[in-house]
Amino acid sequence: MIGCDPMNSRYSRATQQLKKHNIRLSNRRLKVLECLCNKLDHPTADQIFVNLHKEVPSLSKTTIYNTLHTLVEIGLVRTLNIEANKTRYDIITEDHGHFGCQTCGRIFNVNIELESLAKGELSGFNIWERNLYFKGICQKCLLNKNKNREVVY
Amino acid sequence: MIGCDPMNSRYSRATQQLKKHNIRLSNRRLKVLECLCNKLDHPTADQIFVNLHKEVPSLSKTTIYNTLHTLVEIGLVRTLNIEANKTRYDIITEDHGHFGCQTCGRIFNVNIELESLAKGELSGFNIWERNLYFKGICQKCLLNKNKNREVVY
DNA sequence: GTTCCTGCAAAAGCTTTGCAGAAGA
DNA sequence: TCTTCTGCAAAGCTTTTGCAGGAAC
Repeated sequence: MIGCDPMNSRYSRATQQLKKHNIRLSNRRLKVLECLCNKLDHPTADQIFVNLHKEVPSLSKTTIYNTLHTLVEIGLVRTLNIEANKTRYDIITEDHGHFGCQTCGRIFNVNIELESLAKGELSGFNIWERNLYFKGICQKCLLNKNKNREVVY
Repeated sequence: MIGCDPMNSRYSRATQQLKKHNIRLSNRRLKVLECLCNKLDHPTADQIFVNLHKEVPSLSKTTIYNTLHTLVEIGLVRTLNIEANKTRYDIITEDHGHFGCQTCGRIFNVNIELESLAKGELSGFNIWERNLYFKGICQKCLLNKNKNREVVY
């Protein structure tokens, strides 16, 4: 299943890729990578900043943006535009979709194969990237809502 | 096929919806609606502004944003987040996907039924919105590129 | 020494907000 | 008259840029 890959495997594969591209494994880059692999799910640049700020107070947003751009450039990370005017970053580059809960804000991975979709209509087109996302309310939030309703009303 | 609906039908249905919601059919609102129905395909707020500026120079971006928000709120228009930090608006609210050409910038409609996707994995979730988009290079741009290559090299 | 990395400050985009005047019912 | 609409100016937020100092090789 998507997302169950242990952090170390993804993390170490990523560092290998960085080396291969002659990109230095600086401490700050590795911290950002760590965030993406382990601590945070589909974080925004700001979430990474907040998350790392306690540990590395001098880490700047510029460096986070620089690192993210580098990672995207070499294909280690992909961007998600589920929300308007806010870019999220996903370390899982394998084909999959997303569900964004409009109540709790969490982004869920959805196991779905996109490569076969719209093959006919887009024949003759060169497709680089496929994105599928859903918006709504996740199961947990729906249950909570119903629970609250029972209590309140 | 999606997108072939004559403007007048979509436009008049939209004005009816506005009336039904007690939203005034002001000249400026109708101009924005006209842009969405007829002149522009998946425009950004700025593209609408530029397009209408010659005709209605005093029309402000605030009003364009206000109108777009109103239209989204009553479900007449949906937002597209294909590009980072730029919202596009789509008058076609029926189930379909998009292809964004990274060369010419055009957004194509893709006839695809999304409602049946990921039903199993998202059972128990309340889904409001489905979005599928592709990025790459469209057929025309690919042909142009090849043509240029033949000429230049 | 040369290249790459990093942070600061400033700027750039896009979008929202508050408010006062204008338009419409 | 009362409500809704509109535009301006200002602010907010995310992201980018220029540059100078620092670190790594």
